[in-house]
Amino acid sequence: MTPKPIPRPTDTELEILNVLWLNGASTVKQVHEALSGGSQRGYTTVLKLMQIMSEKGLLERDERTRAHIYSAHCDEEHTQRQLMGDLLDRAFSGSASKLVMQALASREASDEELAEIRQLLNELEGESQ
Amino acid sequence: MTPKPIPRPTDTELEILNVLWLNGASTVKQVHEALSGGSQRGYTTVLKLMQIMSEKGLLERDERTRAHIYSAHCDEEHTQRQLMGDLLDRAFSGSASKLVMQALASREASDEELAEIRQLLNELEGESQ
DNA sequence: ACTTTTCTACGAAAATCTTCGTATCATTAC
DNA sequence: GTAATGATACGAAGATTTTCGTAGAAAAGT
Repeated sequence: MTPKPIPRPTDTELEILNVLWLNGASTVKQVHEALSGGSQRGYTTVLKLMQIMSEKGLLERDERTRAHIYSAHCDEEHTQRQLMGDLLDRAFSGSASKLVMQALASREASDEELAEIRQLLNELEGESQ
Repeated sequence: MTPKPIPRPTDTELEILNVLWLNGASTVKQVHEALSGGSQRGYTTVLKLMQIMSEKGLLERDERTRAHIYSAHCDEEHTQRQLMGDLLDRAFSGSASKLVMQALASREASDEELAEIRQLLNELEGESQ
């Protein structure tokens, strides 16, 4: 009855998802080439990873063409929220503010970014009533 | 020559670290009991995990007593920053603001938390000059 | 047609993580 | 001193992730 709980992607899987989010639906070959900066995984390694990711529900596969075309099943923001929420629970006891503190402390955000965040805070505070 | 790069803790290892941060230095027995809410791992499983974590440099071990006493090698905030930075790079292309957005969007922060974050923003903006 | 190229499928090995049973050693209780 | 208890050490199995070699099917080139 449970349809399928899509698992949290592993580090390697996330690399592949990043390519697909950036470049859109792609063949294994395209992903392998896009990845080839540094990673240096064999072609069939990437193929196998993407096949398994399909089985897990992380990717979707269009088999109508000879070179199958893969795309991410979840969009980037959804996955970001999933990973965030996970980390939040596992390492921050669910406290978003602690997490935000560490994020801002560990990386110097640009003034632009700070302004963006401030903007978001205003919106949130507005609607919290 | 490279002394030892402490690896990112796995999910299970993080559970153990959380206990040690919360309760302070502890024996395996204490950790096992603290964990026993729900996790239901055998005693020797926890023992083995903690032994391996020591080898990895995640824990420190005081063997002077019969029941060895373990403590986290890194403090909680350091580890939080490590995990944050990692996620930032792997899933957010290093953009702290995007991450903060998702954090605030995916969990409703209380007004108190929002105020805390606003406070931090003010401090950061002040010192950025 | 047939040879070469370009794919997928499959299986299996290596690496890591998680689990636990058994052995063993030290301490305490009798 | 011997037995019972409480701890660590060790080894090994299971699960998952990552890797890739080989085989075979489909397409393209000649």
